[in-house]
Amino acid sequence: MERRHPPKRAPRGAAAQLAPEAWLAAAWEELARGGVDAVRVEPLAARLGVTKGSFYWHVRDRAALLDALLEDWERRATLGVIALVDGASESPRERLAELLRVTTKAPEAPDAESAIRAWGAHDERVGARLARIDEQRERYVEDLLVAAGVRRSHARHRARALYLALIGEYARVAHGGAPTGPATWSELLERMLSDAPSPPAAPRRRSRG
Amino acid sequence: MERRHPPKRAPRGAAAQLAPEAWLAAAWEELARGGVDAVRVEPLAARLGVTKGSFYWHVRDRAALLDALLEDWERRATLGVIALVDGASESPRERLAELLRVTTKAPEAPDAESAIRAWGAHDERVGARLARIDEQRERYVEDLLVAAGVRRSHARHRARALYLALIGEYARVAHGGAPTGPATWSELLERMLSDAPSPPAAPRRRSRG
DNA sequence: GTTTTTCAATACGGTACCGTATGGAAAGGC
DNA sequence: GCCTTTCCATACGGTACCGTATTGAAAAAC
Repeated sequence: MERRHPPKRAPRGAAAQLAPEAWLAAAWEELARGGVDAVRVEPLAARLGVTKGSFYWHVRDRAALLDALLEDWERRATLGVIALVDGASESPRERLAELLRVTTKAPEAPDAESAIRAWGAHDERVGARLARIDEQRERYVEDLLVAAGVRRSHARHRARALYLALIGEYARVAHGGAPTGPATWSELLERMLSDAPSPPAAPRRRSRG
Repeated sequence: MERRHPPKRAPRGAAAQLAPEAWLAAAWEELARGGVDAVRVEPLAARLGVTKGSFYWHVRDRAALLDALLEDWERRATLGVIALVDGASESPRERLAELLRVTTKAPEAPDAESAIRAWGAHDERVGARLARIDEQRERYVEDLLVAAGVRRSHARHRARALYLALIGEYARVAHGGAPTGPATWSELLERMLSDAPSPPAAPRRRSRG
C-alpha cells in the first residue's frame, strides 16, 4: 500500500507516521474475522475512530488496500516461516517437525490463511497468486523430505499430502473446529518419513525397534 | 426451504411446480461461484429471468434460502457419499479407495465445500454444524481404517489426517490449483494402512509379503 | 505571524441490495 | 362467466457502502 500523498515534511505526531500501517492492521483483523467482503472502508474507519476522509487520504481506494493485504501476506507468511525454520534447526527431520510445530501453532494463521484462500476462490488473480505460493511451500517441504532420505518420487506425493493436511487444518480451525493435536501431526509425519533411513530416535543409537 | 405459500390447488404449468427447487439450484451455483455473500436475491432472480417478486412468493427471505442450502448440503454431501461407498464395495480397503475416488473426483464438491467452509468461518451456527459433520465423516473413515486392520489408536490420527488432506484438496482446487492426482492419494492411503495386516493384493491369497 | 502542508470531517451523488406493499394477469374451480 | 387462487412485476422506503469534493483545523515552515 503505497502512501497516496507522501508527506514532504515530517508528520505532526509520532502516531500519524504509521497511519497507513494502522489501516493495514485493521484490514487484517477484519479479513480474518469476516473475509474479504468484510474489509470495507467505512467500518474500518469507524473501528479506528476516524471517518473515511482519512482513509482516502492515506490509501488510493479499497482495491489498493486489498492489494496491500496480499503483498503483506505473501512476504510474511511464506518467506518468514521458511527463514525461521531454516535458521532454528539442524537435521531435516528436526526441521520438518519444527515446521509443523510453527505452522500449526501460529494462532492467527488459520483465520488469515483461510480467508485469503476463500478470497482466491472467487478472485482469479488472487487464486493464481495462491497457486504460486502453494507451489513454493510445497517444494520446500519436498526438499526437506528428500534431505531426510525420502526418494524424490515419493517425496513429491508426500509433500503434497502434508501440505494439503495443513490447509485442511487451517480451514477446520477457522470455522471453530478443535485444533488437531501434535500427536496426529507426528504420526502423519512419521508415516511420511517411514522409509527414510534414519529413525526418529536419538542420533547416537543406531536402532530401537 | 419450505414453501412459503403451499398451493392449495394444482399449479398452472409443470415448470411452476419446481420453482422452489429452481431457487435452490440457482443459489447453489452462486454459492459455488462467489461464496455466501454472492447469494443475493435480486441477482438470483435476474439469473432466473424473473424479479424478486417471485422469490418472496416462494421463499420467506434470504435467510431461509441460506438455511435450505445448508440443509440440502448436509443431507446430500455426507449421507449420500456414505451410502454410495457402503453400497458399491466390498473390503474396507476397497471402500477407502473408493471413498477417495468419489470424493476427489466429484467436480462440484471443491467449490461447494469450500464455500460452505468459508461461510462457516464467519457464521458461528454454520461453523458448529460443520464441526458436527466433520466429526461424522471422520468417524466413518476411522471405522473403515479399523475394519481394515489399523489399530484404533492409530486410526483416529490417520482418519483425521486423511480428512484434513481432503479438505485441503477442496480448498486448493477451489482457487484454481490443479487437482491432486490419484497416485498421491494412493500413496497417502497406503501409508495410512501401512501396518494393517492384509496387503492390497487379491483377497484370495492370504499373504504376499 | 503568515503561509503551506498535512490530515481528517462533512456532505454529496451514485450503486446495490433487502424486504414489503400493491397491482395485475392468467389459470382453475364452480 | 364470475370469483378465487397463484404467481410474478412494479414501486417503494430503507440501509450500507464506494468514491469525490469541499471544508476546516492544527501543525510545520518560513
